[in-house]
Amino acid sequence: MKNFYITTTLPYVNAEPHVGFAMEFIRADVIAREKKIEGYDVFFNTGTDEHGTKIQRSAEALGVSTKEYVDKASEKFKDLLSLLGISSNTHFIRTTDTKHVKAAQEFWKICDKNGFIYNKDYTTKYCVGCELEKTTSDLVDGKCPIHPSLTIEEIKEENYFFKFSEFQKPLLALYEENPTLVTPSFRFNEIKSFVKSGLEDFSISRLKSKMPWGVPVPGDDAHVMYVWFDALVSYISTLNWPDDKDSFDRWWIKTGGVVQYCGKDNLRQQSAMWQAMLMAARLPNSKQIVINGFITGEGGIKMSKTLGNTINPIDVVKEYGTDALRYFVLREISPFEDSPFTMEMFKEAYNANLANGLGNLVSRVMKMAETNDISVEQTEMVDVKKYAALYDSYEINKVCDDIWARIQSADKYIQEHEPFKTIKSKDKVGKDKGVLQIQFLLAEVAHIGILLAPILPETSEKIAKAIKDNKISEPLFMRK
RNA sequence: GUCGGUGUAGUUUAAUGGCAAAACAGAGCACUCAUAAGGCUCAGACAAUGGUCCGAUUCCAUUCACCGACACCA
Repeated sequence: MKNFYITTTLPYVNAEPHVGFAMEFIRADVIAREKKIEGYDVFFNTGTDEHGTKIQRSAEALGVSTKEYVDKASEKFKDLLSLLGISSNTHFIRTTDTKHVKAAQEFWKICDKNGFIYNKDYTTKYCVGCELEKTTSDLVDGKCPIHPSLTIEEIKEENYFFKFSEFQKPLLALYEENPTLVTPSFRFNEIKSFVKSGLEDFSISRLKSKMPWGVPVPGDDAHVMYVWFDALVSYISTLNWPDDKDSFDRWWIKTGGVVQYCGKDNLRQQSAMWQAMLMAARLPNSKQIVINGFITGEGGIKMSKTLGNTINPIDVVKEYGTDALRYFVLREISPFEDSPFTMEMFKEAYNANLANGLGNLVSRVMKMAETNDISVEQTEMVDVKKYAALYDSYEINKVCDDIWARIQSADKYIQEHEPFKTIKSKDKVGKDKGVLQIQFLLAEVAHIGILLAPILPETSEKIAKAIKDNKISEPLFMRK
């Protein structure tokens, strides 16, 4: 059995589930389903990232315990998954799971043992006005933009550091050896030039006294790990690394590593830091990192609550259905570039391609079949493979383009041959011709249904059922 | 500021050193199996200026506009 391992980024539970995460999840799900159809055994991972300052603060603000807060938040993401039409055997890792905490600690220990972790004084910038630590990029002319009159204080504390600087050459070598590690290529170029420009060691711990909500650093009670050091380890802790050697061997070693879907804000963490961390632990690197663009509001403006241009995936699914949302983020949102998502665009695409296009074609063909009692045998699942190359380059939109071209051809065929007339012929020759025409159309609809299996699973099943029952009880997509 | 990228119809995208393709939206025609759907026809674009070339939307340069990276934001 061939194996395949794909994961989404674990969303940070501090924010509400947004449409960008829904998109990432749906896309990874499509790839997972397609691989399954191709005959692979698939490990599909997602989960929630639950440590760190922001979460602790959010919990405090609500007056609930941190644990209570993350339990609830994690549940919300889980709920979203089922709303998105995700295959049932998804692995869901929480960074607060015991097995993950243990794995993160073990990972730390190995990196430490291999000499890539050290202790040093670290200076943070602190704004008294905000009562927060600031990063260099937060500051404007060395001042806090919110409190420009106050002086930024420098606080010294002891931190653990990861020797990222030692990985410049190994990373560049990795990129050289593996020219498809990061896709699309312009993102790969970005990370290459970042690594080329030189790497600094980075801090991977926080003082527990200031921020207790994290994975304890092994052998040092005073520190917890900085969130993403533990979060990235989730890609292997979900495989039960290090305890279950067989599982790790099966899903990580033999597959050539994981395919990681992520947003462009995660480029560095996933394609440089995590790869360096794996090297530090002497583990094989990831197989591929797929970088999505951002979903924006109208005119490419960033989505924000204050602007009121956010899209809630749950609302969209409630009104239009799971497959409608899947369709839109797969075909109408660019696979790699930033793309706008507005309800106007969504509705237009829905009516044009799902209601008038796919839905209407199925209705008209099924009606002819039912009225004249003409049926076809179910076709095999083989054909999806013809898109393997497009799926392998994550161009799901092009797969859709091809399927929709087929839908249009079928519509044209009906117009040209008018089987609804031919079938009413009085003579046998004409009538037989009509039967053949309708059978052809039925086969075509069945075929389209099969091709849609990874993309619109619910719709694909409905089409299969319609072909089997030789009738359709209700339209696939009502016009809105 | 440095580096990288992008600029094509109202919108979202495609292709190409030799007639710029499609979808949605718009206008019209004929049809009726279908979700007032679908088909056909029409209208509509290469950011600007130079250069190389027989010929440039494509290659080069400049300008303008937009975007991204330039590290501790999951």
